[in-house]
Amino acid sequence: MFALVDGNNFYVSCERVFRPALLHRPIVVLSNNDGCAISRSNEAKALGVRMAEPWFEVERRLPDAGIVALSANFCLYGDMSSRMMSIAAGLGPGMETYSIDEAFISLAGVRGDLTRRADLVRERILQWIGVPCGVGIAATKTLAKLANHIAKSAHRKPGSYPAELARVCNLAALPPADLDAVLSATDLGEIWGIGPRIAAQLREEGLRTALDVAHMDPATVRRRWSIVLERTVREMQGQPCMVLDEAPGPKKEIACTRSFGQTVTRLQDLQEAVSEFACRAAEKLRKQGGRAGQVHVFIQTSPFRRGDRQYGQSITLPLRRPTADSTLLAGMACRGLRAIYQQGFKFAKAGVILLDLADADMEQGELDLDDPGRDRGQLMLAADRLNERFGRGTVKLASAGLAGDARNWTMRQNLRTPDYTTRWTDLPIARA
DNA sequence: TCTGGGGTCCTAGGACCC
DNA sequence: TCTGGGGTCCTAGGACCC
Repeated sequence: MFALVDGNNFYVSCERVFRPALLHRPIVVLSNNDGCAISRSNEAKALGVRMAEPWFEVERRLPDAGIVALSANFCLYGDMSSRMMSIAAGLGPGMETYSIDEAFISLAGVRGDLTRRADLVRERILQWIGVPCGVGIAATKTLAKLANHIAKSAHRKPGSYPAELARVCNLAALPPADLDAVLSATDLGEIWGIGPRIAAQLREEGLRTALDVAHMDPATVRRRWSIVLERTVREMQGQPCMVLDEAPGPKKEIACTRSFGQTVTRLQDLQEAVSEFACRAAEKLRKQGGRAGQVHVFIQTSPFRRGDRQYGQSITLPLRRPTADSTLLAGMACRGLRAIYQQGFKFAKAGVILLDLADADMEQGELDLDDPGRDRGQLMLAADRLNERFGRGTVKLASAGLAGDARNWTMRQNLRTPDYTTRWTDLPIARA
């Protein structure tokens, strides 16, 4: 048995904790560069703001709706997330943190009324953290996901499902006939693992609801689609195919990619950006105690600027030996950049992806005949500690551009709230 | 003017091996 | 006329997730 705990409109809810005046108002949180809406309050959803809708289009479409937009503050959301997870963990013996706002919890061996227990945890998260959650409970992870969707819909859109399923939906507690009724009231596109493409193919076959998918024959699904969809179908039938992954292994690739605040044309600007992205990726790599064997770098123009000449190119470079050294990784990334750069284009985005990751203590010994640059492990450690203590960017490579220089490629974030919970100077102050 | 970022898994097909 | 069989590894691309 699994539970899925999921924060409602998570980023928006985090912002509201520290600015209660935003309650009951249409709010959106924007992606990097203040580009698209990535979290919407119920009021914003009701106004028709779509997921990932560009903010400038929302402003044009609904100029008088009084929608408040905020730049994403991932420091705040990450900290709020870990607080929420620490309470959610009390629901059962094991937990898998699935995303910043979701956790699967094993209910194996938990006795008593699971629905009530889940409701108490939900209330505690609301009271202690201030974030509203929904909980789904079912025999498999896929069904628990769907139960969570139903819990939220029943709460947000009264009449869509029986009212007693609001906030906490325990599919395992429903009589079979009621379960079928709920599944047949749910579109198949809501099922975890069925994206737009597969959904369209299934509709082509005349299927419509989650119940239709649950009635498919696994062998046929495997033959005509894939083992992935077969697992989804079996999970919909109550047969667990996915286990709780309590301790996910180290990442297999680590990326840092960004759109620019404005387009750039010069190699110098791209070099600063690529150098910085490589360093950021390298920091993440050192955090998980790894080394990278290859560096992938890409640059591209904006496909949205239809009038511009388009160009996109990428390259993957192998390292002579795996490393987590920012200077070596940034150097390699910049070498790749010089190989793919073309003059005369307005570049909108670039990125660095570290590949072929291995554990740092797995090292191939070799004779050091042509020293290609020593791994500055101690220097990296010192830099990481300084940046941790005094803030990101305290120590960095000069090739990423010095403060005070142009750095015209950095992203826009004009609507950002303070780091209320992770920075002393941003601590909210209560006045009597 | 203005359009996000970071991942995972699976599969088909090519290269290569004996 | 007729040209084997069995296997591994790697990669690019597609699909999905939040």
